[in-house]
Amino acid sequence: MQFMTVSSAPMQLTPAEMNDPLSGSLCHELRKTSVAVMAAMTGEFGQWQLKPSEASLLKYVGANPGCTQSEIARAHRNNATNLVSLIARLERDGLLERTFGDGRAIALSISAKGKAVLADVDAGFQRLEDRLGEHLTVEQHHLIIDALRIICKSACHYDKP
Amino acid sequence: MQFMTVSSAPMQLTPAEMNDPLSGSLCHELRKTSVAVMAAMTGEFGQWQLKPSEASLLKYVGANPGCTQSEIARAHRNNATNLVSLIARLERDGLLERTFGDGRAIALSISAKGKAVLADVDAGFQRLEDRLGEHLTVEQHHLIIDALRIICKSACHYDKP
DNA sequence: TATTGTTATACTCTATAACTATA
DNA sequence: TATAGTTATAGAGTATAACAATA
Repeated sequence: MQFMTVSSAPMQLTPAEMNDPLSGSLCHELRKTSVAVMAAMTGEFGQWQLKPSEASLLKYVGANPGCTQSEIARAHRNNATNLVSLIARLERDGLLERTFGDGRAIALSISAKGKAVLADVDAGFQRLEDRLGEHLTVEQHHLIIDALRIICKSACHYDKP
Repeated sequence: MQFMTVSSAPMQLTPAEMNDPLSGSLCHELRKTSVAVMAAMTGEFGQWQLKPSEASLLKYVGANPGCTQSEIARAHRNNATNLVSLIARLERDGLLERTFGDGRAIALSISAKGKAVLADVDAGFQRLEDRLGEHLTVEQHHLIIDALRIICKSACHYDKP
């Protein structure tokens, strides 16, 4: 399809000359950094065929043997719905075990194979944290964690004071 | 389907007793905060039927009249592919105008209606930033922006030193 | 009735491959 | 050949509604 052209050629801006009106804003810098960090996580845990969410869940269950799906959802402020396929995938690969107990509650725990993978995943998390904080001072590191929690709280209470 | 139950009832953990092994880590706190902030953005701009990405694009074009899609993609480090539907949506709603110039380049600019909406969106961004940084000191605010940029750089160079 | 787990579904953001049109 | 824009498609994360099983 042929577009109609007009006589007045628009001014072309090269990226170097462009204004970034959101540069320096909390929402934009946070988003940009988070996306970059998620990509780094994907690369780091990809060597064990694990997605960021799967590696996180494995670490979480490892630290909380016997926990249930709904407990994770509440503590992690995650949607219980989305844990179903996540847990199923890790169980299918033999990393997680489900023990059926009272009622409908299902206790989650790490299998022997899962323990071995978790050791690698732990090392991966450590490597990731080290690399991400590589050029931060100790003061900056502490400050940003505190600041992130404060911002997160403000964002969660947005329009609900 | 009936699940088989076992005799040994698993230990049940209440959320308060659960360990969060990722608490305090850069990757997890960043992700959590970013998700919360995106939800706040969705709420803020929803009153004008704009998604976060649409509000951002509107602000971006407003600050760079005459820019093209590929320039935005390069400067914003975004995928040019995903700008297509975004731009189309804003054009369909009469907020953005496309001026066809030399070659295939299409200059983007804000329409009169877009200008009016942008004024609201600007106020929304300001409100968002004020609320998010409400409980931060000025020093914390500056420090976190700097730290986020440092972390973003480290994450982008992950495994590519 | 309240809670736990489940299925189906949908939306947002991001990404890759393959294509057309133009210089 | 290189660049601008487009289409189709896919995947990851998040979310709601509706449901069955259990206490």
